[in-house]
Amino acid sequence: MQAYMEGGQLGACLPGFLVPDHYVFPLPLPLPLPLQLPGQPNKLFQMPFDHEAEAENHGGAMVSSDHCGLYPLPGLPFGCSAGAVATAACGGKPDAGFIHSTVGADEVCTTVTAKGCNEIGSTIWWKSSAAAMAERGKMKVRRKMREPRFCFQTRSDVDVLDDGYKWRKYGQKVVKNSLHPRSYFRCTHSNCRVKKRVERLSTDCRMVMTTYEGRHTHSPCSDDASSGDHTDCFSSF
DNA sequence: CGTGTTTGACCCGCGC
DNA sequence: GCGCGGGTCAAACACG
Repeated sequence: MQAYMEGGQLGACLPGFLVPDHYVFPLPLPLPLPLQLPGQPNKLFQMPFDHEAEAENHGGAMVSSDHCGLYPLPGLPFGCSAGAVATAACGGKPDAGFIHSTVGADEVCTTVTAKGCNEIGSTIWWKSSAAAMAERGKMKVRRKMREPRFCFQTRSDVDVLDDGYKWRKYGQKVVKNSLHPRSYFRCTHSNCRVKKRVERLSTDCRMVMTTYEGRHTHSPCSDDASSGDHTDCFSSF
């Protein structure tokens, strides 16, 4: 069974978020399956988890029917939203199969597909998101702060996929019940606290799960802080 | 020499 | 209170 198929140019459709062509976006539930990108029938899309209030209102889970919130992708600089991305990816038709819903915040879990468009797969568990610590003394507030998160799975031979940003690895940890270590990265841009975690699924070593936390304060096409013009990359928004 | 990676130690939250 | 596990730090090391 071909669970994941490559194809399409989603990355090219997401200015500011350079998604490789083979990226696969998991899907939050409960939502009608399959969720597909127009012209890219094998890519699934997952919204980031952001709203605490939403999680509280819905018992920490999933989708709000009365919110059509479009979440800003943490992997994107300020001002860029998933809706905008969806719109861009859909060629200006944001309703064409995209999720326009609110997903529960962290402290909860979300279920994503891991085995194909019509099959519900693994569950990703979320703990409180951690604020970046400027100094060790701020450990106590580590789990107080919340950052938007966004994750997806992709089938890749390499662990670290080029998303247009520059990352510095600051840790690696062997996690329980996982055959593969988890790597921790931090955006090297000054004053940018975005982090990402990368780990391979124990159930399928070909699959790489990447989790972004936080929002970039800069554009992916200008790693140096001296370049303050963000409009070049996002003029389409 | 500057930058990035590795890796053991440490800290904290959480479950029991 | 204690132990476990995840997340982070920071010194040592590698590399261009």
